[in-house]
Amino acid sequence: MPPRKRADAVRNEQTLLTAAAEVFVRSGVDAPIREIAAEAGVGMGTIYRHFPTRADLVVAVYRHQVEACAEAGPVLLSTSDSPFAALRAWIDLFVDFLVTKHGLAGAMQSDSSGFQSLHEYFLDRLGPVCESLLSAAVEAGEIRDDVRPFELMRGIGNLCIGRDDDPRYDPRRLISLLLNGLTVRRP
Amino acid sequence: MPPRKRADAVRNEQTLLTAAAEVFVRSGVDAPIREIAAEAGVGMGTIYRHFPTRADLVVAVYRHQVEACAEAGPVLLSTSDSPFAALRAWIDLFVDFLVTKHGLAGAMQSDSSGFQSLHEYFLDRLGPVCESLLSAAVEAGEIRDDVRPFELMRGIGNLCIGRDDDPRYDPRRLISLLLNGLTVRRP
DNA sequence: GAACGATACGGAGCACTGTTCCGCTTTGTC
DNA sequence: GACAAAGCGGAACAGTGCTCCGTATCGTTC
Repeated sequence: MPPRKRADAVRNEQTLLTAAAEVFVRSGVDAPIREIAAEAGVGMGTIYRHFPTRADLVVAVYRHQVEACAEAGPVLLSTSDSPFAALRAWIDLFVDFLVTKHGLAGAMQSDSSGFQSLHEYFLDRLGPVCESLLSAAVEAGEIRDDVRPFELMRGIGNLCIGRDDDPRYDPRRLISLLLNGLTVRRP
Repeated sequence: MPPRKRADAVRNEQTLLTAAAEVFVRSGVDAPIREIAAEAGVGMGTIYRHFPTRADLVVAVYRHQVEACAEAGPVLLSTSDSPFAALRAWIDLFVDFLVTKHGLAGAMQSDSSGFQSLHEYFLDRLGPVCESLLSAAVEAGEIRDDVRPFELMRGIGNLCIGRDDDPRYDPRRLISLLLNGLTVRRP
């Protein structure tokens, strides 16, 4: 078994998580590593040791909220009027999450900087939840059956990019329209 | 009136346009300025003098194609079966343009780097075209009347971000679904 | 509680990029 | 040919990601 972590290492990891959360709301998830290090009062080496890529740090900071979103899926499915209503509600939660964090949506798509693991984490955790909601809605005859969770989630993520730079752009409206487009005609 | 441009300046501008086009297909619109300067065999100062921001350069390089897209609007409107069909066809052209240029869609949204002017140019040139197509389709009772050209174009731009990094993601499919969502029910 | 190996830390340093600035060169004109 | 204006090149500066290694701290063992 792996050796127990040193006390200062555990302490630092907590400090870093707190500091990163603070900096993320202030400067977005693209904030310079140095800024996070300074906020936490540690060196950059420390950050990189605990979180090899920026995505790892982001994932750690937001893990709780992603978890909550994932767990809301089944609950919504059992409490909503219809599977499609549940899907709508769930996606609303998902969008809430994305737009609250400056630049998170953008970071998720980023092919260049090492955000790969962030992408994978979201997919692994939320993909199956989305899948079950989609299936249920298909089963109920509410939506077409050729939409994959991956493309839907990614599309929604894309639509949420850069929400706060122009008041004329409201991603929720477009997402709502996109969901309309998923429904089958003449019920 | 302003004095005539010097011959070498004109020459350089052409050289730069050619070189930039070359580099953009090779390395995307985010390619380092130095790379473009090297390709053109000029100094970086020269680039910045001719094109103060990267967006200016991108705009200049793609101006013809944007123009073509803009001019296609009215033509499609008069030759298609319906305004909505014209809208679909036009958006297809728009998407063609975006996905052919690596990273262009992403660059257009970028709030951080100075792509503001690119954004504005697109909007100024293509917005009215999109508007006329939308209006015609509304007039014909094909789509709802509460969709603004700006949000639609921007949403489509967003959906096109990062097309080529995952074969499972096909922006055209989602865009098609989004357009479905625009249509009015039970005709 | 002293000594010592393992673990973790800090931040200087390197690589890469955008952007500016200014001495030098080329151009067009008289 | 001379001269001012226009244009050019690239060194230099600033901001960022990421690595590396000498140093400090921790936990354990005696």
